[in-house]
Amino acid sequence: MKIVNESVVIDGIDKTILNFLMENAKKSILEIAKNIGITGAAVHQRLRKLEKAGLIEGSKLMINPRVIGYKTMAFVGIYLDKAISNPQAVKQLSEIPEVIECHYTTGNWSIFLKILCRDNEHLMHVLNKDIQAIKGVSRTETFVSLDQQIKRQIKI
Amino acid sequence: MKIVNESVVIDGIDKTILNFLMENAKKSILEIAKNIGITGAAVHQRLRKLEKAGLIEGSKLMINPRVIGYKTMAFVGIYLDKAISNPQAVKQLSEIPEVIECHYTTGNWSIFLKILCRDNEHLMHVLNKDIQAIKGVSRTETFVSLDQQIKRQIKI
DNA sequence: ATTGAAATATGTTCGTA
DNA sequence: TACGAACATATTTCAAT
Repeated sequence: MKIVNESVVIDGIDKTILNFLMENAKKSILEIAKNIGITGAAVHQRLRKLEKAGLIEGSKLMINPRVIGYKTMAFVGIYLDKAISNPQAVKQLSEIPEVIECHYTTGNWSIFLKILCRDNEHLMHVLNKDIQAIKGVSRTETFVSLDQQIKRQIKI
Repeated sequence: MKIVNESVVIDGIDKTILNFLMENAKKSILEIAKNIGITGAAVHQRLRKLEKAGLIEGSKLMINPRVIGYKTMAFVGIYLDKAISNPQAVKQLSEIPEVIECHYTTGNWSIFLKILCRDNEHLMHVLNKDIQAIKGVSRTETFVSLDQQIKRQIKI
């Protein structure tokens, strides 16, 4: 079975390669190759094709933020004044290191954030000092993630 | 300056190494070593220490879901019946591949999801068929991410 | 697209400082 | 911790099919 999208053709072998590497980017090409039953050179060539197609965005070392003291994850919905341009606010939000995701969303909020703080006190500071300081931010609504039970990429 | 947390001591060199690899997990140890001004063996040794400390969770190949046709990201707040156990619902949510994050949150919602779908039709199906089918889910509130402007890990 | 083999680059270990 | 050298693996290229 093949999936065709935006001129990218992915077959089952490509999927297997990607799923292995999405789980562990350091898994060796040779190991993957052995598992599939083709040579390392073939896996390598397929990876180059997939990279060229823009399917692969890169690879990231994942760290556990808790171990360096970041224990409070929160989501923040932001009400933005109509007069204020969205890009302007986003530019300032990107300068707050605690902001790890920023979305332009449908619904009541204009902007929706995921932020990561050390503790509740730190969270309060980011909300009241850093985010409220941004021009156009009229009000925010915050909820804290007490526990994250699922964290994964889409299975391809 | 040193940060001490949970018996993990991280100095500036460790931070530099980690920040490089968080950006690109495939960056070679030697390149990082050259940049810092120490040998590859020293970088290697520090990485082993950090791994042992549980700071490193692994490395993941990041793919662009849009290229394989996943273009609609949405957030879903779920109201759960008091009678229903949270873990039971989470177990069933984990069987829906479109659910890429699941949080137990403060506020009105019991559970908060990030889901990734191909399009609005697919999203509707996941909401009405898959999520509503879960026992204890009384109501959901959904908002769609029209554009994600920030996506990063915490800078350490 | 795939192979096998060669060439290059990288990761890993270890004795020493 | 860090070094350098030796060793072990992995990646990358390429001509041939």
